[in-house]
Amino acid sequence: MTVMPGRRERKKAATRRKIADAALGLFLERGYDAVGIRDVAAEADVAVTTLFSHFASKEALVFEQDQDFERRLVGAATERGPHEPLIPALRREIHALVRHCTTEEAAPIWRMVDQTPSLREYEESMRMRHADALARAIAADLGLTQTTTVCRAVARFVVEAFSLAREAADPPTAVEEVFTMIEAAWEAARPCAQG
Amino acid sequence: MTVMPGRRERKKAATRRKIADAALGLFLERGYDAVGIRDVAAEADVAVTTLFSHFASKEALVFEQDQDFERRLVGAATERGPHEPLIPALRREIHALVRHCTTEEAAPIWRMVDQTPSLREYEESMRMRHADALARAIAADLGLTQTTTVCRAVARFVVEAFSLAREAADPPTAVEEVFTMIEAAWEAARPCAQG
DNA sequence: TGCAAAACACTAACCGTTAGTGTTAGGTTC
DNA sequence: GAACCTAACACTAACGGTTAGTGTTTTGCA
Repeated sequence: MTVMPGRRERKKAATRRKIADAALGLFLERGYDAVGIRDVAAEADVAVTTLFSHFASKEALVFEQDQDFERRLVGAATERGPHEPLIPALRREIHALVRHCTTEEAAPIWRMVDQTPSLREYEESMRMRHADALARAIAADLGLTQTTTVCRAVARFVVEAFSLAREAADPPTAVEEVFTMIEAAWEAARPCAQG
Repeated sequence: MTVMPGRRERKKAATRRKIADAALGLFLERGYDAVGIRDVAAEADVAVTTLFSHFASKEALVFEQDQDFERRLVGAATERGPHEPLIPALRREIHALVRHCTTEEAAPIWRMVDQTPSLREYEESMRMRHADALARAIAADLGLTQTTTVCRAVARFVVEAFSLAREAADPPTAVEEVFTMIEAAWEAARPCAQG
């Protein structure tokens, strides 16, 4: 069974992007709450059920581009240089991620997220999922087969660093401040990190 | 304008409790997702609109008893002994809160929360609100008029401690582990906590 | 007793989401 | 190329949480 790199996959991806683009356009133009799922489907010239076969929820339409957040975070932990310590590697990645979402093009989206309770909730939930994945990566990095409380805690602190920095007046400085705390927390906990 | 301690307030509180009790009973009996709002309203012998005038959402029905979480957390920070440091006071309160929700009577509710995505999301959102309130309390304790990144960070770490401990196999030990980290983080950040 | 406000009830709907049921198009096999 | 299978898509109808609109009762107070 090969990977089917054919026209079908391209068409599917095109439909998905068409929906996401239509959604983002309408959301930014009229506001998230003022746009209904049926509006988005109509704008993308697609049935409502088709929309929901590509996106699990209305909120997911907004975070379509941020699917790689978790991948990048986990990658920063697992694929770092052989002698680079964990926390600085994560700090570097968080810096990059925060920079990325304060870009000219991404900023309006995040402004919308911050103003929409339902989107905030969704993003908080995503962060917890990302933290879980990061915790597993950190545990594996320590040679553990399961996560410990310390792994889970440091992972959560790291994703909170992203969240706090994103909302701060001076994001890079905020990343530095929070990572100073995380570094200290990690050093204090390393003795019992192994379980 | 006095505080209207009359019959009206008592009746309102009684209706509220009647609804919450009916909801909790049905949720624990049949499962959260298997019970509809209309079922709850019927069981409480109340109109659906009345239910929603007492509770903002279906999820809020479950967390009715935990309205004092934030109050207790903020209280631990603001009303502690004159010479007791901040972090130990918070640690003591988190211990108490975790103990409280692992009680025989509260445990089934939290089991239901953990198994229901919509309730998990709601609780995460509550935690963020509680963290904001705690951050303001901590800032005020430091003589600041606004919260800083460090205040917000330590507040989030504290509410995460609750969350992590609640899910841990050995909650009290988990509280200790996470607070060891928080203590170190706080010490490292104290120099720049003032802004 | 009369009045204003609050609590409550009822209907009907809105909106996100899903089930059920086809229909079409793409890829696979012979 | 014909037969066939699957995935993508469309359509209708509904479910369940939530709210608007409207009216009725209850309560506190003058």
